[in-house]
Parts: sequence; C-alpha cells; structure tokens
Amino acid sequence: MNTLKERVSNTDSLNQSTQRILVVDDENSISELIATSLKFVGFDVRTAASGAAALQIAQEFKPHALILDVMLPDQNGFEVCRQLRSEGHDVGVLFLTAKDSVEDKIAGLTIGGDDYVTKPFSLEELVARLRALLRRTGSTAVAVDDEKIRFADLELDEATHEVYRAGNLVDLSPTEFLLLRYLMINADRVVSKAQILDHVWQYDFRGDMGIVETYVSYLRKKIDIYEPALIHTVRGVGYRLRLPASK
Amino acid sequence: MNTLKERVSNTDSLNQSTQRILVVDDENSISELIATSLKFVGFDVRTAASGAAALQIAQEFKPHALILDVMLPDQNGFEVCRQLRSEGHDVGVLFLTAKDSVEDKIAGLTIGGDDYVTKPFSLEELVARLRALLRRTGSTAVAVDDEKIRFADLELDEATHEVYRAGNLVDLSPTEFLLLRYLMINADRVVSKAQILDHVWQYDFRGDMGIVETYVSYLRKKIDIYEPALIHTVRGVGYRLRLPASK
DNA sequence: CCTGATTCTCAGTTAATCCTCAGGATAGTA
DNA sequence: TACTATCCTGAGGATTAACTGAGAATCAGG
Repeated sequence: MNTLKERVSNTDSLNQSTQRILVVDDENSISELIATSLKFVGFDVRTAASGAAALQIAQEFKPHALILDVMLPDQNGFEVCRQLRSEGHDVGVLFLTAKDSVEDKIAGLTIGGDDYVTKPFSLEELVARLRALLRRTGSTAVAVDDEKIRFADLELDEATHEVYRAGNLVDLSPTEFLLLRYLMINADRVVSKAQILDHVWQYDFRGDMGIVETYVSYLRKKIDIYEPALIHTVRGVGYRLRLPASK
Repeated sequence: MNTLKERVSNTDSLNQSTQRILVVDDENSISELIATSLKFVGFDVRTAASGAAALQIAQEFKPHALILDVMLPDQNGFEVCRQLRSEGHDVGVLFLTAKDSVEDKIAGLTIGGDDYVTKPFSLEELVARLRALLRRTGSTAVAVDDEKIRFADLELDEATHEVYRAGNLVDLSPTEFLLLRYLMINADRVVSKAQILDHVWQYDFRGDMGIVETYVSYLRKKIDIYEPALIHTVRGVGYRLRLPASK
C-alpha cells in the first residue's frame, strides 16, 4: 500500500519516464494483477489476451518491453516474439512460463536481454526482473550502481544478488533477499505484513502471515547481529527499516 | 453516531473537492454507517449491496475509490475489482474483510494502491486509510508531507507511524495513535467522549466512556509531559486540543 | 538417490496492550 | 463551605501480537 514512495525514491524511477509495457496473458486475473502493479510503480501498461491482439496493439503502443505468457490460445509466446522482431520492434521480452514446462527450452530461447519468470511469481520478483531487463535493453545508458540499493550501512546488489552489512557479505536465501529488498525499497516507511505477503510471496500463497514473522526473524539473525538494529516492528501495524536517530 | 460537526472545519475537507466513493456491502447497517460518516467528512458517496449493482453504478458514477466487502452475495470482492479494472476503471480499492473469516489468509489485498480493513473497524481508521489510498492512487500529485499532521509542536506521521512532540519521538500504542490523530484532525474544537468512542473505537465496542478517560490519561502522560499542555478537558462536554493563548 | 538448504507450520514463551474498576481529585454550585 | 457530578489515574487481570525454536516437507545439486 505504501508504494507511492516507491516510485519516487526508487533508483529506477529516474530513467523510467513512463515506459510502456505490454502484458500478454490469456488469464485475465493474471494480466490485471500485473497491470495494476506495474501501473502503480509508474509504468504505462496495456494488456492483450492473445498473440494476435498483442501484435496489433504493439503496432501503435510501441512498448519498451513485453511481458509475455509462453502459453497463449492462438500461438505460443516465442512465435509472437519472433514476429514482433521481424517487424522491426526491438523490445525486450519477459516470458511467463508454467513451473513444470521445460525450462531448458526456454533458457535457449531467451536471447539477448530477454528473461523469464515462472508462474506463480511474486510481484517483487517480477518488477525487479522487468527493471533489470529494461536496464539491459533500454537505450538510455544507465549508471553502474543503478543496480544497487543502499540504506544506512546496508547494500543490496541486484546484479550479483549480494548483500553487505557494514562491509560484511551476508548470505541470504532467495526469500530473505526478496524480503530485504522490499523493506529497503520502502525504507523508513511502515509496511504491513499483508503488504509484504502480497509483494514478496507468490501470488497464490495461501498461508498466513506467520511466515512473514518467521522470515523477519531469519533476516534479523543475519543482518541485525550488527549494531544498530535496522529492522523495527511497529506493533499492530507492520515493520519498518530505520536508523535509530530517525529525523 | 453523533458526529455532525466534524465535517465543517475538518482540515482535510479542503483538498478533497468532493471525491466520489462507492461503498459496496450487503449489510445495510454497515454501508449506511460508512456512507453517513464519509458524507459528513465531505465525500460524495453512493452505496451498492451486490457486486452486480456495484459494477452497474460504477459505470455512471465513476468513483475515485471503492470500499468493497470481500464477502458479497453474488460474487466476491476480488472478482468485482478485477472486472472493474478490466473495463478500464482504474480505481483504488479498500477491501473490508471479516476478522474471523479467512482474514489473514487472503492474499492480493494490497496490490497497487489498494488496502484493506478488517471488520469491525473504527471509523477513524477507515477514513484515514481511505484518504491514504486516495493520496496514493489519486491523479493529483501530492507533496510528501501530506502524510503528516501537525499541530503546535506536535507532528504525527502516517507513513512512519511516528509522533513527535517538540522534536522528541514519542512512543504510542495503536489506540493511543488513533486517539491522538482524531484529536489532531479536530484540533481546536471540542470533541465529546461519545464522538471519540464512535470514531476511535471499533463500531461494536460496548464498553463505557471511562475508557476514553483512561486513554486520554495515557496520552497526557506521553505528550503533555512537555510544556505547554495541549490536551484540555472541557468539563461536561469533552476534550479539546489547543494552545494556551487561543481563547 | 542422497544430502543439505530452504521453505513453511506450529506451538510455547514473552511482552505489549487493552480494558475494568475503584478511590481520590477537581470544579461548579447551592 | 459543603455537596455532587465529573474527571483523573493507578492497579491488575484478560487479551492479543510478536518472537523464536523445532521439525516436517519440499527442492536443488551432486
């Protein structure tokens, strides 16, 4: 919910002067989910439910990137991608694939700056990958440390997936990494457990918020063994990353 | 509910040029309660008792935000939300969920600018969340410190949930925070204990007003240990936040 | 197929918060 | 001054939220 700031203070927001993203998926609930999230973080989003529709919309919308389900009713995502490129559209593509589908094939087909994300994904993950993709394929040259998020003596590197606290490398599991990134992006603001769950966990996760507590506990044991503690709980509301002398 | 006065001088009513809110709940008592409150504080409100009705009304009413019960007779709130968005209505949604029901197992409530409130809620909470949501999703660009309420040397920050008195951080419990916010929003005006009870406490609270006295006492011990005291009791009427000089 | 890492559930413990109650203080009034 | 209605506040028990360790289930790599 607090993601207004995200757009403002996120390092990426600068070079993202309303970039256009075309989301292509035949499941409406998925494309709406993605569209809502992307609009909120500042993208200009359009959706399409089939390959044919996607090709048509792309003509006039001229997206900077596509989010493309590989499993479409009419043709498969790769085909759509190929056609687009043969028509001269030079866009990066983020493929969406089902978990069980053959990953090797996809890996081979993600040429250039393309990437893929398996369903179900977490929004945090999707947005991070999309931004990375735009960074790679985008025409605008981007500073090197655009891939690093910093807060206090914390440093999170998107490119290498490394995290440092006070100069010390900290080893985090994938989920811990996503959680920390979400907290860092929203540094200084309170984020509720529901928000964390919605952004960090996969969209079909049906467990309760206890898991957020567990992971916050894990994170603390890895990054808050140093002074001062940065992860603070705001009882009855959520969690907040902050320096002790805030303000 | 006895809160007529509120709307007149409420500070927020200024920057809120009659925004349209659609309230969707099948329990009439709830939607009436909400509608009445929102109208008082200056919103243009319409209600609907089913998902179908909501979709229809939204067509011509074009609300700036929805307050949407997730448990509706015909379809669930998410479905309504999804349909609205796929029809191009780009509105923020404040979901209402029952505390005991799935509650913390429902995912996807805080996507984009959305948020949720559990029943039973307090009107203070509901209105505060709604305003935060409009701030986030609203087209009008908003200054950062729109999330701060100030009075004298008091500062209440909605985003960080921090309160400062004379520059000193003050630690408040959730209820104390709500109470102080209510007093600050109504700064300089007397609010009765009944009003406070109606707005700060959940609508199904059946205790007596003694609790308001208790919490005012708590607040005083936290914020009025500084000079000058800001919380004044108006015997036989209620409480008032004010500076000594003023009248 | 085995091993270790990771994810997630669960429940016991701790701590903060909520709320009731009752005696004492205060202000207005007769 | 004394009386009464009102308000203040401390004490304490009930309730709720958060933390954390242990272990089952799942996944990834060899």
